Amino acid sequence: MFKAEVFQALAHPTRIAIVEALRDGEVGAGALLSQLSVEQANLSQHLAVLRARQIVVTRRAGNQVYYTLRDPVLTTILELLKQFANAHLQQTAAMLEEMNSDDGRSQ
Amino acid sequence: MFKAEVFQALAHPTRIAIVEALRDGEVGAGALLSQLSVEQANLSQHLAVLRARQIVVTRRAGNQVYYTLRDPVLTTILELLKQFANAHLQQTAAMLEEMNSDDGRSQ
DNA sequence: TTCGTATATTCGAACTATCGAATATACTGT
DNA sequence: ACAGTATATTCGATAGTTCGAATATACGAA
Repeated sequence: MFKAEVFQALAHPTRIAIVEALRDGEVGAGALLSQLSVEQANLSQHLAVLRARQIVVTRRAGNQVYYTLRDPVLTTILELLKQFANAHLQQTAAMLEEMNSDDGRSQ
Repeated sequence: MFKAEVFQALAHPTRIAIVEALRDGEVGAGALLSQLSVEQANLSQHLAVLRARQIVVTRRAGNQVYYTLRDPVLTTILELLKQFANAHLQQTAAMLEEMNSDDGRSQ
């Protein structure tokens, strides 16, 4: 299924970091390499996954390769996910607080 | 990383189908079982993944268990993904057309 | 308590993903 | 053509996912 493949493509911290790095436009592979502490080969493998699923698009300029998000909706999706994450954290925090509070003692 | 875990949780056709089935509210496990052609054990395993990542929440009523999406933002995410999928299909169609057209012949 | 139905868990086999090391390819400058 | 830099691919080991079969647990009714 197509949707599952997109999620699959995004289901790795390094690949999410790549997509987030591309939020404001084109970034070169070298620049990605210096900001994401992973091996060069490994970064290239993750980029290959994103290319295969057509999440990103490349442009070669001489020696270098520049990456761009193919569709800005992906940035929106990550934004929403951030919202979800925040809601999740708040809820977890509330739960912990309840567990420690007096109210939680006899329930 | 948290976001990667959420994507991971959604990175399977059956689990996407589950989330889509929950779009309009609570659905029982049995109802899910009858609309998604998978084995009972397998459905239960996928539900366990969604529970572990807190994508869904359960309510037991007697013999049965009802599932709900924990956050409606997930529905929005799937909507956006549908948009992305459509864009993708259109683009692929356009590409194929170009390949077959006269314009594509000498480039 | 025992039976029946609904759901969850455990097990093991097959498959898929991830990593670093080594190597390959693409391009530029000399 | 050769050397150098940038990026991609291949390989093999390890780890994680997915499935169906079997089994376990939870609950209601008798």
